[in-house]
Amino acid sequence: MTQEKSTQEISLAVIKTACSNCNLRELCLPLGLSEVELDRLDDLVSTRRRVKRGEYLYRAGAEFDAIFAIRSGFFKTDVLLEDGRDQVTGFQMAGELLGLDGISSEHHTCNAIALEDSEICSIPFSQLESLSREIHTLQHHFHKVMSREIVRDHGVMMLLGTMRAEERLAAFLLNLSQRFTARGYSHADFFLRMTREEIGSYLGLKLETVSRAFSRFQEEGHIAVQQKHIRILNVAGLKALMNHQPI
Amino acid sequence: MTQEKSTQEISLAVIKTACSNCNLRELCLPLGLSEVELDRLDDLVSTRRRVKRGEYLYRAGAEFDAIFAIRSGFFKTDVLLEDGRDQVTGFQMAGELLGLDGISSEHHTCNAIALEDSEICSIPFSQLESLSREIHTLQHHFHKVMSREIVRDHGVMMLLGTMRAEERLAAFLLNLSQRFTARGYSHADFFLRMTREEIGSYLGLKLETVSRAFSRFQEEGHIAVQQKHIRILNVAGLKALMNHQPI
DNA sequence: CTGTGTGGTTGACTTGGATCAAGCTTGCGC
DNA sequence: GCGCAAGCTTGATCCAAGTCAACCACACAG
Repeated sequence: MTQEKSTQEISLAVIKTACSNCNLRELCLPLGLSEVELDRLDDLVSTRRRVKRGEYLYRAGAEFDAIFAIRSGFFKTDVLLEDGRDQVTGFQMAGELLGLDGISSEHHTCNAIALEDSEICSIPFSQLESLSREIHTLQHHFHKVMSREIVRDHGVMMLLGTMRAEERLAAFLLNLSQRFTARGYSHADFFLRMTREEIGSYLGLKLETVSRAFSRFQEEGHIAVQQKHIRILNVAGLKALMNHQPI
Repeated sequence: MTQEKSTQEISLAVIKTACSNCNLRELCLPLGLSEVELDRLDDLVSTRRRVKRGEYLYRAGAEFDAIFAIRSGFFKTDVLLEDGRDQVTGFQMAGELLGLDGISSEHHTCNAIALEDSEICSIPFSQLESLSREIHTLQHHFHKVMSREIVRDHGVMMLLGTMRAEERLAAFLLNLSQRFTARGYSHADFFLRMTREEIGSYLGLKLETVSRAFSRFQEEGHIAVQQKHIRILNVAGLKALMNHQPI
């Protein structure tokens, strides 16, 4: 990489990182905004940052002043209990927001860690509130995003409270698949960014159980697994597995 | 009850049900608002409704157009899976909001059922958004409430994913106790509004397991149980139980 | 190309909580 | 006051997932 760039190159770079030119805008905060409104949001989303694999985007306890939109890459969030136990509360991919949990107490309540080299947009929260007082569409969409997070969490509670191991993993794979599809990737062929242990933590299972369930799915022809490479061979089969039998 | 009331009585009743005169205003949506702002919120929160024990406040799938504040009483929310399994996702008491999950899809995603005769305030959502575009404090507080719901859900995920049965129940009792305290009730002597089965559903356990855990807590002198009547004898003991050992 | 470390798989066994079953308590309608 | 239903408790047994342990598959540093 060169240190110097022509003005042309710089302006191109700026354009490329603005919401208005981001190909995730229909998944992310800008959904439904007009040209003019988008420009105003662009002013706000000025800070961008690279987060390398394994680095923290923020830590539990850190002061909250901005939410983050993932431009590219993959994150996990986890909470820590006083006694040392921890749990992954979610995996986030491009176009999704991070940090909503921090609004309530003005401090982050979980850690956000990059699972691959990632790029994020930082959105100062007080400015977002101020802009959403002016732009109804932005306000409403932001409320929808927060509400969607609550609904998602209820889904996870459901999974943890009522599903057995294989059902949990099937639900997890189908969810990932569906989110990859929404981003234009293959629904049936992808690489996991997280370890078996992280999947287990998220699903309330031990890594051995996750591994065994993967093997079982493979034996039964639902998927092909090779380490982190997953191919879904039988979506219907996984769906059937997912709501098979009550606990 | 008489059918007719004097003007005096009616106006008194109206005053009594306004946010400005509600003794829950410091727990509920009006937190931090000025007199003038409170009056504007009062205009909005005009519809009130009684919900008898066992009745639905709303059902999953129903159109969403308002959120609800509990004025008195006790609710549970539950989600239903296609295959018939269901799970209680939360218990709500006076001063807490219901229906936030409905914003995302404009339809409720869970059922809200009264566990005792209750009274709720209905807050038309589009009007709330419109008012919070004018009143910064209201906007910010509403965001905090939504965020708090997300944090709470993460706590439940933690509980379901990493805690064993007795830890879950201890955490549940301490949480109830703390919420009763915030409402001016005894932290150590209260009646459960829900059955063992509902507690179990919420905690991802079977009712027998809940019952056994109660008995064990009693044997060990942490609490005294008599059906739904709970007395906490040893808060520290319960806390110790809560973060005892990893799964 | 070789050693080392991290992550994944598989097997043997153990166990916490589910399941099944019986009996008890409380409250309500008649 | 009696009968019945809903909810709670307790015991015996079972099983899904956890634990412990050995081994395999890469990736990467030297």
